[in-house]
Amino acid sequence: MSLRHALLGLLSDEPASGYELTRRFEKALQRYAWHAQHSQIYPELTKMAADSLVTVAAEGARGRRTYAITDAGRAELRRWMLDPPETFVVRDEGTLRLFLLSTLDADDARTVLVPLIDSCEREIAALRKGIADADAASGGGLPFGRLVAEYGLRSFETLRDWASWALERIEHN
Amino acid sequence: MSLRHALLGLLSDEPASGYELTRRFEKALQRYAWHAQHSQIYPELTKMAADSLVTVAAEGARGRRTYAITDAGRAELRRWMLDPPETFVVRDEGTLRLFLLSTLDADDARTVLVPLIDSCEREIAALRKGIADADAASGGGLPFGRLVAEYGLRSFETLRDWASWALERIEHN
DNA sequence: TTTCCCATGTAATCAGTTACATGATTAG
DNA sequence: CTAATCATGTAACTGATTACATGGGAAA
Repeated sequence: MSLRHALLGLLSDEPASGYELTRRFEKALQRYAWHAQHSQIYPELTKMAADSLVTVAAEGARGRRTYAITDAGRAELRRWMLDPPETFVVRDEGTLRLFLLSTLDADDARTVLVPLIDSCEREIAALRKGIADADAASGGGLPFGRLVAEYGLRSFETLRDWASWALERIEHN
Repeated sequence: MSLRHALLGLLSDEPASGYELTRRFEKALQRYAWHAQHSQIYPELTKMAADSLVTVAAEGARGRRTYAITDAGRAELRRWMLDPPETFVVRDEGTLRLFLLSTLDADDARTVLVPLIDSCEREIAALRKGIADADAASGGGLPFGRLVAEYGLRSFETLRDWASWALERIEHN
């Protein structure tokens, strides 16, 4: 039930509506950590409110409901962070595709790897820029998202380097 | 429907029974790429046989059925590899937990990061050993699994380094 | 002879996706 | 006035988990 913990995590920063949480999912978690759509987020928030992990802090225009995390919600989030399940479930189509590279011949593998390296370069450039801007704005503090950006940057650099290495190994075989 | 492609990928190496595919999932894909259990694998193989992506190559003792990939199965796998969907779905509890580190205070973050760094070290050592053994056995060839092992090694090194960096940033804030 | 591993399956439930459905507000 | 975005939801379906269920073969 990680959707629940992802939502608690986002709400622990600040209260938000289902709509905002959907946006933040897209921006912050979707790419690396967890994927969810509004059609799953709205009902889950309702359930979490029933379980007293969140409360409706405000109701605004157009039926907008702002949810805030409760103490019980914070406790549950902390519990999950400190006492994690021993097996983490992973489902990652991109990584699966990399793992199945060995089913392709050299030509096809090149067709996969070359664009992959390019897209890594673009991601890396974008993340570097985002990090530089954030560091300048915060003056050396550690804002929410800085750890994540660094993780993304390093992961993409690693992926790019691995893909280059794999390309070379494949060419010379 | 990535389970299907994961199974095609494993079968493109060699024919296998549902039981063997379950083992191979655990060994090769579970940790990084895709998770599936026997209760999902068996019905999926039946469906794939109905769709002519695999065939029952042999029936053995205890109701054992060995599945082999068909030409249609290979074509479908290749199609998926070369023409991927533009958005890859990711669901990764471990990464989610890292992303939510910023919800913890410095003490709690340390409690998460220190064991994480340790477990990375253990993984790295095990992967290095596996790679060295495989390289010695294959004499410089590129056996199935070598790319994957390298990817795992580099990913864990990156995770370890990031976690160390994060620990330092957190301590000094 | 009993314990462990091999081997396959189904049923009930839960999680997640896709498609449908509605309507208010804001900016141009 | 009209297009884009804000904003929330439900229904039908598919994917995935958990628990149940069964039994053969091998080794100790």
